[in-house]
Amino acid sequence: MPSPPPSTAAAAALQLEPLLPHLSTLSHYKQFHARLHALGTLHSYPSLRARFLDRLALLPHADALPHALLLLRSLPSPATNDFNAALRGLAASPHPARSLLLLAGRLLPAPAPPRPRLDALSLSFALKATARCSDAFATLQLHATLFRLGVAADVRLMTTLLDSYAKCGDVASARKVFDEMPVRDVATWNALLAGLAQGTEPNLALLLFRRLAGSFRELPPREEPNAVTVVAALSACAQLGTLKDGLAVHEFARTIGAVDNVCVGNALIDMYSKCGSLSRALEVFHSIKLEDRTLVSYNATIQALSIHGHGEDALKLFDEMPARIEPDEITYLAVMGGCNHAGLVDDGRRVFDSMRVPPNMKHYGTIVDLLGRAGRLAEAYDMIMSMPFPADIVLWQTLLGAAKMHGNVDLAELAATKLADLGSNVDGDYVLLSNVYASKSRWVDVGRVRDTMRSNDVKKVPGFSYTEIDGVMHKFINGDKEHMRWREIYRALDEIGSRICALGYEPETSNVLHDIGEEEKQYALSYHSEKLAIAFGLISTPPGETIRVIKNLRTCGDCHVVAKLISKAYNRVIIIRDRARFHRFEDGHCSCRDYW
DNA sequence: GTAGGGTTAG
Repeated sequence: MPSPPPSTAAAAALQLEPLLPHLSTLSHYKQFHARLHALGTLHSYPSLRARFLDRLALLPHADALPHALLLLRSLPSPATNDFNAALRGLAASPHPARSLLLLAGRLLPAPAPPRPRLDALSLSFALKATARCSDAFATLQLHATLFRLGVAADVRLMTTLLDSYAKCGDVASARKVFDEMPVRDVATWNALLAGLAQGTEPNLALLLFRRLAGSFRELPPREEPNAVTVVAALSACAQLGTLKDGLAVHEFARTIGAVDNVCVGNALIDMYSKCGSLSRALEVFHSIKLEDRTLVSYNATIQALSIHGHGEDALKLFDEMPARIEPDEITYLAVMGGCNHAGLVDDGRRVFDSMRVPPNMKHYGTIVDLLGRAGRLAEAYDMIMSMPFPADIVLWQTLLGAAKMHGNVDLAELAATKLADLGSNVDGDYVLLSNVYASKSRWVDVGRVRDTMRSNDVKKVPGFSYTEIDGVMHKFINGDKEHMRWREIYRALDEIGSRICALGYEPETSNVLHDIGEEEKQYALSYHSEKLAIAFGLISTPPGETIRVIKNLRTCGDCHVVAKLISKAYNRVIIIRDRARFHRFEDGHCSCRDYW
């Protein structure tokens, strides 16, 4: 098609440019594209074209990105900016790895047009993609590319690189990039802090935060901690469950005036909830102005109510969500989890049936648990069968747990078979199956399970608990004698045993594999990590003080009974945060009402 | 003009 003379094209570009920020629907974009094309501006005004392409590629519509790619492919010689627009769109799409294909020239038509020169932006977008797909090797390759092309390694690009390494789980490389950077700013610090906090190093993250917060007045302005720093630090506190640290970070947030930031508010809700203070979490939620609350504010608060056993309140808050905020998959998971922990079976089922987003594996997991615990095993099984995708290991473990709870041998065997098919080989599965047989006195089958365990080299998931005394974390593993004061702790457990026996305690040994004698079973139970932690708390804190314990797995039935009795016999409030929720023991009762 | 760091999940 012949292009209009340049003067006309320039006039057209001038006329089109102001429209660009107002395009909203895909149809607008298509019309704009047609006019760019008809007026000859597509080729004579590459900057307008690139800005158009950039916006189109990021438009949240399933056909927008393909259309942008089509346009890119139609260009005889795309410019760096055109290329970057597509890279950015692909990196932010549900298939970020495709931006790496484009980078390699694989998405361009054959014979490929000359690929434009790459710049810092190209690499920045590609690094975003490798971070999103956790591809550590691709990150490393881009790092090499960056040197090979001699792209200026400025603070922004290097921060992106650092962040990408951290998000791919390669914290060592992230630190190395950090150490070698000649100039850093607050985003650099934050990327490292968040990398440590979200990886497996929340303790290191807190150390780093304390260093930053302790010296923040001496830092150059561009390195001063800000709201993002606070959010990352709060996430470390939430993981660790250390209320003391969380309170200190909150105080720091006030110092730097970051508390009005809604993300800080949301992170505070989560931190307080996971550190055991539901009241403080709710206080923060209510302090956020109604119009400032986001979906995350509601999700975090509903989740807080759920893990503290307040299912009714979680449902109420869910119903009260303002119309401007659409619940997402996390909202549904949180509110159904709340129903599950509070035994609100019909409410949970109703929420599930009313979901306005497609349920994922976790939603099915929660609803199967909910139905299974309530003894509605057929319904739970039908739920699994009705799923549009195959059930995973956790889901079959959930069903197995329910089958054990209600003594259903057939369902337990079925779940165990599925688990074996899926390659699960953890001790808990076998213990549950064996206990179903034991509950029906099927000792031959019990023996068979034990033999399978021996021949399969079963993995034991180690249970551990920790408790904080005077600012120091003490960690306990089942039956361990590593602690400096282990003799005192074991002596205390003996004393606890006799005091709670007087209150009618009988060891609940059905949670132990039936391949050992009754006495050994009791022994295996009495030194569960949470019991060691509680005993240590009892002997190292003054009478009446609350004992707080965090456990990596779910609390076992026997420990639950024991914690209730200790709370009565010693007049102590005991709070255990397990994998799924909080248990608050007081005067012989638990906040979960024995349903969890 | 175009880039970096953040909170919710069985």
